[in-house]
Amino acid sequence: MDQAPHRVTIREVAADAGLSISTVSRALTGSRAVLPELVRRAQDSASKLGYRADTVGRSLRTQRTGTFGLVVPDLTNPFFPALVQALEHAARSRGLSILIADTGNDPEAEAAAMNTLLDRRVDALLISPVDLEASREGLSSAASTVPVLQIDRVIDEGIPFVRVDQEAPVKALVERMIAAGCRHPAFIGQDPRIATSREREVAFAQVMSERFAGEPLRSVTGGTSPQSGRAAAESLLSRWPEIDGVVCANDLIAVGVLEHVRAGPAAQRIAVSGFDDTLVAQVLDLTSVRQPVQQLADIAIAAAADPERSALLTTRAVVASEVVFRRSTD
Amino acid sequence: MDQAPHRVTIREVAADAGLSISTVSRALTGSRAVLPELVRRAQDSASKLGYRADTVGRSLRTQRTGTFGLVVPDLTNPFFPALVQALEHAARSRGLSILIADTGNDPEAEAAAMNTLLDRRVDALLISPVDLEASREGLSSAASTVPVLQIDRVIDEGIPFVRVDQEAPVKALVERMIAAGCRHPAFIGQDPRIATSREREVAFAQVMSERFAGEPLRSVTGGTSPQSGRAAAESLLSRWPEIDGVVCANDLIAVGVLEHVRAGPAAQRIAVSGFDDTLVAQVLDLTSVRQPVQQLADIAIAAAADPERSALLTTRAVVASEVVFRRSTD
DNA sequence: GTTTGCTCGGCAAACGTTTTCCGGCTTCGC
DNA sequence: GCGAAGCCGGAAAACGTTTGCCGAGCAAAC
Repeated sequence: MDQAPHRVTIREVAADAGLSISTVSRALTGSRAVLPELVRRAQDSASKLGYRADTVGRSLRTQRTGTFGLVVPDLTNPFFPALVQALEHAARSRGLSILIADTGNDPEAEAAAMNTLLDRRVDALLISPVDLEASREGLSSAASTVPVLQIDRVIDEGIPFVRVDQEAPVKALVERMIAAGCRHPAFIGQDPRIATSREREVAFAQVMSERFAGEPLRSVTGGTSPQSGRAAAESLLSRWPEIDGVVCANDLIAVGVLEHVRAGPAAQRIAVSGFDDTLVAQVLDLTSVRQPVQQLADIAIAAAADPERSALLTTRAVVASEVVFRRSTD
Repeated sequence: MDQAPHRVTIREVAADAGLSISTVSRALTGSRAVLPELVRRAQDSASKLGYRADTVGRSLRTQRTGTFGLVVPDLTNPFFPALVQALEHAARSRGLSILIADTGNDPEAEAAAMNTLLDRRVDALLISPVDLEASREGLSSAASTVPVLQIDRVIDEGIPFVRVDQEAPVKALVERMIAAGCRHPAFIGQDPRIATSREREVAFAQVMSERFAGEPLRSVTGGTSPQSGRAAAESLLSRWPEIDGVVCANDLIAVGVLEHVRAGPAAQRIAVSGFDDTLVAQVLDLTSVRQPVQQLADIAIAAAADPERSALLTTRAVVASEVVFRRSTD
């Protein structure tokens, strides 16, 4: 109906209140002292006319947009929606907004998305980089323009980050499997160019060399899906039939492994664990590692919201995760 | 390292190219003819200096931000990440960006989020409203300020929308259950204030009255989670033990129902179906309705991206979904 | 009583871009 | 050969806000 609703500007508020634009601005933002009486008049006029400051005009002047760019590799992976949700809530509670980009695991799309976000003059860039190698260049070039914070996946130690410790949970998982009788644990990772998966893989190798020195390292990597998990399980088991435990870098992979295992001979008992503690893990009684998403988000937004950029430029946080033991590792 | 990298402005490009600002602007955007030679000079200088037009300045002048606000009720529900992903890709392929807000199913948070987005001067607002009643006012007030498009959930027929037909799939599900021998189908909905769930509920009642006239209508509503699905199944079955089929408004609910059913006596065969065809549905062999997320997104973005606002202001699209039959309804 | 200093309102500049308007030049038709 | 009509470059205004600066008023200090 209303073709041109016409947003009311600060100019009209000033006119209505009989004040100058500057006084209205100061009265409403509180950026400088204004006589209480005038503040009241400004506020009255503002609410009477339904004035809401235009962020575009403000941004142009202040050179801050109150907006963060958030770049995630794949919303299809349930870990990321949880992260996005936590970040968005934390941001909105401070009046900040989030521009989202899903790169579909493609480094080129990632680079393009970062540029788009930079053009939009985001105050900071929060990113879970796609690829340990291919994302590096784009990341550091962005970092020279705007504060950048790596979330969860860190590929460049020189750039601020908030990450999750991967070593402790992997170790706890292996120990648990050993306690349950496993003697030949194996590992199935995602693409090794994914930072977190690579760290889990390395942690596994580390634990294995401590607890099973001399044993072969039974470890493969593949895609991030039940299908590839299933395929990996098959090839792993045909190569090393003695395997009696599988640590998976991801719940989705673990689902595929479980399918394969539960379809096999009932006598064959193989422990399985995943990562991220997603819905399927709960449904399938799968032991998994719960990521401290809320903590990641709180730290990230607290850093990114810092008016001085100092917090953002120095953040190097590592938070702990928690293993949720279930029937799949009994 | 670089404390103040200093973004290069069009002014500097103009100086470098020995042209006026206006000419550079026109050369780079192509908004008016410029001599080829000068275009080249402008482009050379621009890329030499690494110039990228500042969207904030541009937005202030053009009154368009190239940004959409996207308001979703809950990213924890796997349907929405899929939708967000599809929307974001469609948007980015046209150089447009998305400001996201997750309202956590709270109408007040929703209203607040909409205001924040309006202040950011989004070109359009894409929203899946939380509540059939409580969201109405905020929605129509927003609609008087900016083009609004309801996605998936529609609560106000007077405002443009892109929705999915709910009647056909519900009907197909019931028919399938009947064909499999069911004589007493029941329905479990989400909160009835959720538009889509309500439509599914109504469609179910409709089909039942056609196929089982005189029979009692076995239908309850509850939360959106396996837990509440399980609880609903229990109360439903204790009240009507004859129930032999359950249409659920959502995969999460269906998961709870399945748990309850599969834990019961093996002889008791109860067909179960869900909605959204999420990962768990595939894993648990659950019949489900696959939502045409891609289509929703394409239509929505095509409408929202229309430079004239006409498309956006008239869109009333209904797309069809597809039932994926699996073991749970055999 | 004069000076100093503080408080606070208003003018105007600035943020980076697009676009209207002006005017000089060229081209074309008659 | 002259007028009309394009083409296209540049100056300047405009988008909506914040903020540096000025100066008026007033209190305090000496």
